[in-house]
Amino acid sequence: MTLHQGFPLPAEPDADQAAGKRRDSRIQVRNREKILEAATEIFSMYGYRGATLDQIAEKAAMSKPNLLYYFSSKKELYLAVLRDILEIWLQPLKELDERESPEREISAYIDQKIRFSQLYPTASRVFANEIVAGAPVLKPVLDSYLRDIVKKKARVIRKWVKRGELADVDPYHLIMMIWAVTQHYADFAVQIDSLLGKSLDDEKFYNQTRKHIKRILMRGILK
Amino acid sequence: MTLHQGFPLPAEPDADQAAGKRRDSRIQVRNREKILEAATEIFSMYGYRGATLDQIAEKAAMSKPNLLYYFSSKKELYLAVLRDILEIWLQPLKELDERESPEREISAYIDQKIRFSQLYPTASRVFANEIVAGAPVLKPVLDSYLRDIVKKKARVIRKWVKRGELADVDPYHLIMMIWAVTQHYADFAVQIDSLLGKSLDDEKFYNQTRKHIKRILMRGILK
DNA sequence: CTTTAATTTTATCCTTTGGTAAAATATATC
DNA sequence: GATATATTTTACCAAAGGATAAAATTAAAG
Repeated sequence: MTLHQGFPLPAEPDADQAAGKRRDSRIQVRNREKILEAATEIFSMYGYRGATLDQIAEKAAMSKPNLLYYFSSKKELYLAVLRDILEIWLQPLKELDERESPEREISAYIDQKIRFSQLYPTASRVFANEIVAGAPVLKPVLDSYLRDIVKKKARVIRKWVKRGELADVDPYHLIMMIWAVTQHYADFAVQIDSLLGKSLDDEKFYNQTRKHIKRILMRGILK
Repeated sequence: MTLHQGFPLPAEPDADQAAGKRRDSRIQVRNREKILEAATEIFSMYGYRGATLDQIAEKAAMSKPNLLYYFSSKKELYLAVLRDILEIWLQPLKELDERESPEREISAYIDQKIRFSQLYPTASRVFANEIVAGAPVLKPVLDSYLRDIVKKKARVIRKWVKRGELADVDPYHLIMMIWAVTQHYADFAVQIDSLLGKSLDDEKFYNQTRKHIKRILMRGILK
């Protein structure tokens, strides 16, 4: 019921293959992918508990038992989905480099985050759902892995501030502000569509959004 | 299953009473309130589909049939919860007044939004859940009511820009930026707690957050 | 071609879940 | 305090949902 549990991250690099198991037939790869995609979509709409295997199976165009042949439980499937998302979600932050100028680095970071919102809006929503729900699964990851990365990057930002290249901003708030704004465009896409009739799929709107976010934020934090 | 449907807003002002129905005994009021509170919490964690009446009933310390005596279906209960939330959610925006300075008005708006995040974090999460899920219930409201208000207020902001009191910002993006940042602190509270060990309940952190958001945003948009 | 292993389908199970019926209890009214 | 009304409890039900077993089918290897 609670779904808590250790969460293996980063994804173990093919422990199976080493153990001599036959793996990754053409059909295996294709179907797992199909399922993950369908699952991402359904989980993004209904969350872990609200999603049903029937829905996911239907979207993946296969029977439920067949789906369970590839992922032996709903929980396992959910974990696989989250694992994929986390990987791409965390990547950009790691790249903040103190040796470069904050202008360039933060600008690039915002670019990457909003690009993620454009490319993987449903993934972003699964993540949002998980966090809004109280991170029943990801809590351990947030408390360890994410915490460490953010702490490290907060130090980088603080260094920029000390060097006088950045206004006196709190690094944590700055990072969260960037997350909030960029993810908003994926997570609240319906709302945006209602108000503007636009989405990040529209390249023009995408660029306008990107520039706007950057203009306000950069103006707000640069000296 | 789909739950779509007309959404009566603003809440009809006691149509029942007019119709001569006995209403609002002491116990009626108390129990409805207890249920709404419990439901808000459960819906905030699991979304509409993931929430169960058993959980809600348990949290409200009553039996499921007893709960159903007050709200005749899960859907009706969910609608009641959303109705309450919408009311407080929409209020602040309506107050933006073009006759005042943008500095004062936007600052006040941010204050109100973050105050809402502090006072009603679970309500904020129910709302977030609904929107992330694609707004199956609120879509009509977004498309009509919210759309109109925002359009009106965008005009106000545009006026400020024309008067030269505000940098050349897109009103819509500005509004969404404010939403994103302020709501983030309620919706992603677990994440923030993981990273900082703090929440808006902590008055000190609350004020620090408030000031920080305002400093960056106001610097970003004022001339 | 066989034979073996991988994949898919069919049938089924048990639990959970939203909801109802009706009896029992409590509350209010006269 | 008796009667009517409101509230709560107990006992259920049908459908949905996660999961398993085993048979049937398809693909791969020799």
